[in-house]
Amino acid sequence: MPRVKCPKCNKVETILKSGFIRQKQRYVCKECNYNFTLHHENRKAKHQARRNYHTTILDIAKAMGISATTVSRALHDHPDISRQTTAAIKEMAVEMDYHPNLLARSFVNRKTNTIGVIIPNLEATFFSSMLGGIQKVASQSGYRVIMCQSNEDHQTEVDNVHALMDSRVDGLLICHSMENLSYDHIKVYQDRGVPIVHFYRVLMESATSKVLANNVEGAENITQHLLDRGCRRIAIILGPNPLLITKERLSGYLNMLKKSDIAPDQKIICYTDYSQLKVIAAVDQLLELPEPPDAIFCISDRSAIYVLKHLKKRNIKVPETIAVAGFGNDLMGELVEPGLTTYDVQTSRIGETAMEIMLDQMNGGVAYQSELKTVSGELVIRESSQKPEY
Amino acid sequence: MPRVKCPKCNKVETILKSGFIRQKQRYVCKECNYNFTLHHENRKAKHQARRNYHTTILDIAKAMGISATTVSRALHDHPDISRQTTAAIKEMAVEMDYHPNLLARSFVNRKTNTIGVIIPNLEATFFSSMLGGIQKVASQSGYRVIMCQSNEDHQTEVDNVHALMDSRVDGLLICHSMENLSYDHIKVYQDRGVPIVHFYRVLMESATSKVLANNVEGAENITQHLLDRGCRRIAIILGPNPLLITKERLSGYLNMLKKSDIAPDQKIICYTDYSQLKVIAAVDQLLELPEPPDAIFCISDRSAIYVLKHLKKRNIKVPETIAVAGFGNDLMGELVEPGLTTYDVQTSRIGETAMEIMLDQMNGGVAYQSELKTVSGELVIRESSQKPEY
DNA sequence: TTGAAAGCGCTAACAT
DNA sequence: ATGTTAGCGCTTTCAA
Repeated sequence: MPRVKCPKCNKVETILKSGFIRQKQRYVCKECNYNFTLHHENRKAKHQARRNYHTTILDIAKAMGISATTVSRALHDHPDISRQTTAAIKEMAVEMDYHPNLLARSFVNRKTNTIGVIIPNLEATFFSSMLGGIQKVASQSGYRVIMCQSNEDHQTEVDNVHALMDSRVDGLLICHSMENLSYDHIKVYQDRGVPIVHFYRVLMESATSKVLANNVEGAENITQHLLDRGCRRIAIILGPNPLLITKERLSGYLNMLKKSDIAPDQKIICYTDYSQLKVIAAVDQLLELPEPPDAIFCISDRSAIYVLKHLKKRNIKVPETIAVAGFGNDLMGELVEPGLTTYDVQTSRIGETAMEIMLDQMNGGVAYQSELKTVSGELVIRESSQKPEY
Repeated sequence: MPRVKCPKCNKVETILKSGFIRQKQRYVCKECNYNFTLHHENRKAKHQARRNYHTTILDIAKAMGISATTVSRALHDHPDISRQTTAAIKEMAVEMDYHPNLLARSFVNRKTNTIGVIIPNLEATFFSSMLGGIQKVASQSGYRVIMCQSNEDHQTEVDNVHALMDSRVDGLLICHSMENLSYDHIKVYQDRGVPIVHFYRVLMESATSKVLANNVEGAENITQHLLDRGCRRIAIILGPNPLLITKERLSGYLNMLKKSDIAPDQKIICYTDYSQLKVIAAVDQLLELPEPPDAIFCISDRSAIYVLKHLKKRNIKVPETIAVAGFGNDLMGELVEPGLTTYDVQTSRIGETAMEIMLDQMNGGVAYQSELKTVSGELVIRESSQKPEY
């Protein structure tokens, strides 16, 4: 049971209750004949005086005439502390509006319960949606999320990594900037044992865990769907050449062509930087071909929408003359006319999965050190690829 | 100048350099005849042994035979420390790969350089874009951002506020959940002097700084634009009744009607919950009116797009029969057919402004305590409201 | 110009 | 079941 200590002579056994004053228990020390109320009464005065004052466990301890250790343990439901003491302490904590100083706690525990996330930006819906997924799982498991944007800039990304590490995040989730040059900045920390998970954009060389959209399967699904619809000459509009995403989606496309015994034609395999200008140029080039394509598969919804608009402008019917498909299942694809066939990559799920692996890694240790997980999505068929007459 | 101390007799003046071994300066103490290299050589061994070891200022101090205080001061460019010492210490810091423990620093300084942000979710582009703006300004000024989603749930929001405050964020940026019940959870901290800035969704009763889209002006612009286009019977599709945003946009609408001597008609002022179902129902009701509207102004782009789709389905020509306008300038409005006339609220700018006010408040103190700032956007005119024949 | 020492709030050995 | 003590890494008087 919590005991009250005399503020004057520091004795415990000598205290008697001496009635109430302003709804507060008043005590008297029979030894030194000192009248007083509980310490946190005094504290309240201080509180008024000093701005920004926070109750500490020591305040509680003093107020109850017990030690800080006991308070700390009680608040953590340590089995050593008796039920009554624990209850009394918790009650007092509420009464005194105690909030733990998480900073101090993190400092001594060497654990911040915070994970750092680096993403290229927050304007693109798929990034923010992945972040949303991460945040959701994180908060469910009691982790806070510190977030940085690299703005697709490598140096910013490097700086962010260091900043997050200096803040002692418990783990790092990172989606590389496009112009990623190396992963040295990450390797240092990885070697130190900081859990790191890559997502969406990934360097295969790194020995970290990785979460990817199922790019190959997605591209296969789209391609097969177009083939099923009767398309034989399917153009593909890709992103920048060296990117993993470009490679994977291209390989999915090639897989399905091969399966249908269609020889790939370099003339209808176009690399772009995703910009509207380059995409439209690619389309124009395709249309000028002696054998123009009967379908265009863009590996990004955004590009696909540029294509749709451009084809409409050139009075080419979609899907009758040329079918169009995208990749990603951006919200826009639903609203555009015709609705865009695409592959739903489940961005939010990617974020959730990344955070789940992070949790595994933080708990399970080395076991899951270098997992590669792909999140499968599903085909979303809309008007841009449907040929109603079949 | 940094001096080297003998690890054995702790003297400084007795040390002589004694050549190099493995590229490291070797010393000898002429008093005790003790040969040694710099302490961080030993440290390296420790480093290998103990996982997760970080160099501290004390390590640097020991390695150089000076005190931690001096190291600390040098790293902060304290004028008391001589140029040479400072330079030498900084060099050593780099060599030993010193990174300050921000946790410890925050702990003693009672300043985390971190601000907390609470937003309803990350799926809606305008929220993530505001977060982007916040993050941008924050990182420019050396602040980190901890982010939480309330999922439009009041209790989650309350929990988030406490969690962030327990982490001792230096300030709080909050966009309330829709079903906001009170702001007691915030007032406590505000009274303690924590800088708090509300943005986008705001409670006017709170005495905090606020950043808002210029809802009145935006609605005025849209309404006036529709009037200019010759519309006389402009319906408005609103959000939930009690929301500030609803009220403000409605009042902008009413202002302009009044200015044109058009009496508002309750029958064409519709409240919805923004859901597709309710919005479509509202449209149907409008169309059944003896005098159907010649324009529909939706105070959200999302709703406007539902309207566009529905009108198309019902074979009503936009803008010829009914003009349509939205609010917000969501990306989708550009891609939809016809392109949606709307008001660009500059979400990113709202976030930036909120963070700027936060910075002011953290620096300037009470001066800016309860500022209300509105971020003006601009009219974006697209096909959904253009009557080409005029 | 530099150092010694105390302390921030909390936790965890190690007593008792 | 509870208390004592030391220490986490850093900053900051105060002293020299």
